[in-house]
Amino acid sequence: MSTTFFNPPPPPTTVPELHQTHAHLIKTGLIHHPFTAGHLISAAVKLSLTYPHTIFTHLQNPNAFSYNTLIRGYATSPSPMTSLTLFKDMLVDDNVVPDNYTYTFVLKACGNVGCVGFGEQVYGHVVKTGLDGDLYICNTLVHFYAKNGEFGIARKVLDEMCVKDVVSWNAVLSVYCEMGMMEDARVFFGEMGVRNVESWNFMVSGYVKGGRVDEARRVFDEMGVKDVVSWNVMITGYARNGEFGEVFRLFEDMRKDEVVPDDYTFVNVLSCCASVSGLSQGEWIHAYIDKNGVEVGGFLATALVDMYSKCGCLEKALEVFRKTSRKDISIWNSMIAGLGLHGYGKRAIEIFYELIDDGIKPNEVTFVSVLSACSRSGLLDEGYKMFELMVHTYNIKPTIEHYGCMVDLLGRFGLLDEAEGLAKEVPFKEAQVVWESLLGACRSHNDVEMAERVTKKLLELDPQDSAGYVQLSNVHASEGRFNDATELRKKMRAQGVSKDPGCSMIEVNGVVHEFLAGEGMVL
DNA sequence: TTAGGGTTAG
Repeated sequence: MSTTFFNPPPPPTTVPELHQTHAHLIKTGLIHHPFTAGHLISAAVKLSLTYPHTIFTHLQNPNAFSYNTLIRGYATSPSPMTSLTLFKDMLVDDNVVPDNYTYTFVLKACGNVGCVGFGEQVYGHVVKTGLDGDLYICNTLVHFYAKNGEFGIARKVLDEMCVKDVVSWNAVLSVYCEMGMMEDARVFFGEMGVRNVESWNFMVSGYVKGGRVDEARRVFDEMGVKDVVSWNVMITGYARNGEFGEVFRLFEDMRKDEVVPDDYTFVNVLSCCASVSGLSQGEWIHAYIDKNGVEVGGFLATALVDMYSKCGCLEKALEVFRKTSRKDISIWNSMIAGLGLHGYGKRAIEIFYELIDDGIKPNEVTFVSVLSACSRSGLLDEGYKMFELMVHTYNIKPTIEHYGCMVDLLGRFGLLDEAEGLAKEVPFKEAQVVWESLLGACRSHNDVEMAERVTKKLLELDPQDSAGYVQLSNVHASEGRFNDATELRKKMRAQGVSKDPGCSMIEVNGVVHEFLAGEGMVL
């Protein structure tokens, strides 16, 4: 005897699939079935919020599940207030009654709205409904108070809970760590009744966020069980700190520990390879990814393109770029930047137009990459055109980086007056880089008068700025005014201004060595 | 269902 089961179709996971399913449900009238509609909304919130909200508003009798799903969706969105509006609608809707799920999601929304009063009102309803003993609701309430800085109340609620689990404790710990309150976190961590790997991860992550890598490492080393996130957090800490050797060592240890690296791990380590020109490490990771059938897309594809570009393998970068089917804006930006970096300005511009043809909207970073490509390749007209396009077609307000590229480009062509005009437009106090770039151009074109003017401007912006002194003394030196140059260097020393040493890195037999100007091998 | 940590492009 055989039994036939009805297998419902898998839920839509892409927008076109969603539209198709929606259309099908309208055609068959199933959309009026609250259960079916609820599941459609549930699938839709994973893709967008406006679309399921529209479906919801057209429902004649939305059930609690549909309300809950939408409330949950908005709770963690940029507009958590909408969750509260939906909750109010739910209260006046005679056909539904808020349940334990509803309160969990609404309280979560309250935590994100940032108004303690709302949460307290909602909790009033919880008490009236008799749901105040629900573990999930209480856990969310604890998190709600902590998130709003009410640690005392959070702790009181926590202590008074008859039944609590590790989530209850983590609800407070996670906030201490997130907010960088590591002393409180440490004390609380010691008092915790139960801990799990996440508790430890919160601690490590809190220290990493505060730049306290050594303390993070101490906690990390004390951990009994480490998961992939533990390793990733620690790796991120070292990467942010520029301790790339430690990143590679940890990556190695992680594999010895038989923890399977994921996309986050690869992206982090690849990004370090890019920083230190560690091509062989990068290639090894790429091979590992291929061998293990890891899907290359999103951040990972971008990281690969970036690594190959920065290690000088443009062909490989292009290969990864071309092979990536769904390209987001980052991978385009990375490719454009890579081509620009190696002086292929024209190719960078071609890729830029390809991006436009693909219907993708360039962003701020795209224009930094493309303008920098123009600047490096000396493409003056194209640079002007791109700047115009950015401001007038794409309505992107130029940032300091965009101005920097333009001033650099104009400076290369000796169009110093135009460059100075643009530098003056820079509305930021951080305009320093732009003036530094202009000063470099003054030096190349031996415009002493402007160099002096620009130096003055630079020193107004930052009296400790070394670039101004160095460049001006170089201008004096190139003009043969060695006495002026020496005087300036003396003045610089007297004021305690130091010049960062030049630095370069090279990979030899898979080991990266770093050199500082005027010194021996460091790493 | 609740806490949920970790990533790219300039």
